[in-house]
Amino acid sequence: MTDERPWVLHVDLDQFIAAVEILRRPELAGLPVVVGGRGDPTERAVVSTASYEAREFGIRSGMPLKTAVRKCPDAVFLPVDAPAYEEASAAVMGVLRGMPGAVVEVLGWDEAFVGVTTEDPVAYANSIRTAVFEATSLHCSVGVGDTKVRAKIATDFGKPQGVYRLTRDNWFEVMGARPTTALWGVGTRIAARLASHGYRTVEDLADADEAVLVAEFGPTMGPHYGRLGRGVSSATVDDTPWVARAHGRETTYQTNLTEPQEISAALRELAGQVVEDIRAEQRPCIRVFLKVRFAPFFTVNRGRKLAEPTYDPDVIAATAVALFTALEDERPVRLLGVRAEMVPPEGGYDSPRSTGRGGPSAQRSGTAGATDDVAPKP
DNA sequence: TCTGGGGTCCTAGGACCC
DNA sequence: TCTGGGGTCCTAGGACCC
Repeated sequence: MTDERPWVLHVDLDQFIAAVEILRRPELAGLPVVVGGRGDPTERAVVSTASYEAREFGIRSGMPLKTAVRKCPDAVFLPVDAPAYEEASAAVMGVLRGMPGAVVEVLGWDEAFVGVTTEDPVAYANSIRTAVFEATSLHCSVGVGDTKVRAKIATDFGKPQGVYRLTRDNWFEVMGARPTTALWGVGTRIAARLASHGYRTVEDLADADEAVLVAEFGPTMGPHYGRLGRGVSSATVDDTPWVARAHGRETTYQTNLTEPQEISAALRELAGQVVEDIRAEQRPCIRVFLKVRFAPFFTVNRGRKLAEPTYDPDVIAATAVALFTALEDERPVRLLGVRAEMVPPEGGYDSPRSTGRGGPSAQRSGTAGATDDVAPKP
């Protein structure tokens, strides 16, 4: 007589980027290490990952390197080396796929959902941590949940090098009093709109009037936020390989651009890089998006559908320039980006998949376990 | 303090067709 | 004279995540 049930595990590598750098430069172990941009803290760039030692100085992901160096002048600053992280990531994902009975859904370089049926999910989570460390020398934390949202959030409580279990039984006990921003998919903007209706905590949101949520956020997002408050989401881990919808390139300029000529030259450069990426996918561009960040800090996005699919960088660049011109904005430019939406693959996209995002389509993509059953609140 | 670079998805509203 | 709905395509804009 066993009690085998399906579980969602969320595996997240600890200080992944910094850890990969320290592995190949062991003399950095124990030092404050900051990885970001080109590794020059005098440039316009932000922190990708700070080691735990650097975090003790208050350095966080997303913080400008200039701020980080002020907080810890003695920190070691390293450039981002994407190929190295991709290689380490592939090794980790390979270990996960080799776990008995595991279904693996990759979310990013350093995280994945693992679906497994077991009677002891915490023991299974620990066996993942051991296997990953033995194969790669990288530490990870694992969240154990009965839904994806609960597993994802649980991981934070397990960090570093730990396992944490979050289910319908302890959801409100652990999460109920926390602000709505503690939820995966609720940022400061949504939290402010929720607060305008008096919904400030996870428990407030769980008990929210659905009609109010629908009026505020629409028929899809409104109920989605309500479910999020209860920790309810899909529990189906889907290993269908992710297929990109688009590829883009963007650059922040160390000095702002002002001349139309240098702006079109920059857009041409970005268009050329984008074409390399979409050629590799063998799917031509059907829509061009332009992203502009004007100084001091104001961002706009504009898109335009093309008359026909193309790989021609001149067409893409010309479209981007036309979108820029249509803005009729004379302010200096600090960032430009060009993004190419590609023709969908034969037969369309397999299942609407999202990376780096716990949106409602990720929730909808499976209903197993997506019931509204939650334990009574304490 | 001064805010990267890579993505995805949702909503609203206008245009157009039947 | 006044005025349908439903569907699709497109653009603008907003939000979130790693």
